[in-house]
Amino acid sequence: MPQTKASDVTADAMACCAPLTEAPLSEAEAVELARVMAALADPVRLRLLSLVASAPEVCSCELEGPLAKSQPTVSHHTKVLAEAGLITGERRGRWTWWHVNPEALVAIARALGA
Amino acid sequence: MPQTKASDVTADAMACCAPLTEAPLSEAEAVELARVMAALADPVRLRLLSLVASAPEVCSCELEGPLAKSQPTVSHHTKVLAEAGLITGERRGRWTWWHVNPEALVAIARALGA
DNA sequence: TGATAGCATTTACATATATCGATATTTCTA
DNA sequence: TAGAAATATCGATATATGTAAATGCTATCA
Repeated sequence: MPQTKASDVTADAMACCAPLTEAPLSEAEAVELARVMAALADPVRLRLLSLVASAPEVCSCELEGPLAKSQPTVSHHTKVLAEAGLITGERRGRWTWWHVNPEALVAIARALGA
Repeated sequence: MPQTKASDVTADAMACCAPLTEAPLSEAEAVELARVMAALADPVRLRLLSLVASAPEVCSCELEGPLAKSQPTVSHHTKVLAEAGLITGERRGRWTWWHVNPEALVAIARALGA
């Protein structure tokens, strides 16, 4: 399960780094931010994120169609986004419902100094 | 030379896409945004960008030291960032001076809906 | 309890990329 | 024009990653 706990969310660690435009990033800050950016550096994941973010919650089974990807591939991408702290999965019965994590998006924008 | 003209800057094409959180991204929008994100998905490039963004302008020769990378590697990364529209290179004499492109950072933040 | 549905994991493979040595190109200077 | 300096490009290699088939796991239902 990609049921990432809040303590695992890398976006939290990233939220503390100062904006890019104010001071050079440390090695550790850069590695952490790069990990989150890498989660966003794939067209399928961006579309997946936008599908989740545009609705209150989305089931995994509602993603395979629009994304035109296999079930294992969709599962892989949701896991990557969840580990980056961008979405959160909640299992209810046989379905996993996904929610966007708005704070993570704000943290990225802040890290970019924009 | 990575002297990218304004017409080549992918951030321009990206600036027109609606925020992630409002509507699902189209395939083309996702590909374009992913290309810019990929440029930010590397620790060395993030530190390079922060070095450039934290100063009015930075010479390539001032990057090898802080980044602890070889000259070809630094040249490669500046090219990637320039092609993504995040920085602009201006050649004056034997030196290339790099500037951040603030509009590109704002466009990313807007695309993320944050 | 057996069968089915939804999702996660493993495994394998093709592609992409970060890195650097060697070399080419451009520009300044003597 | 020759030589040096700064940067860009090429070639090679190791690593990372997107993708899906095969398989495992858990919850629901007859």
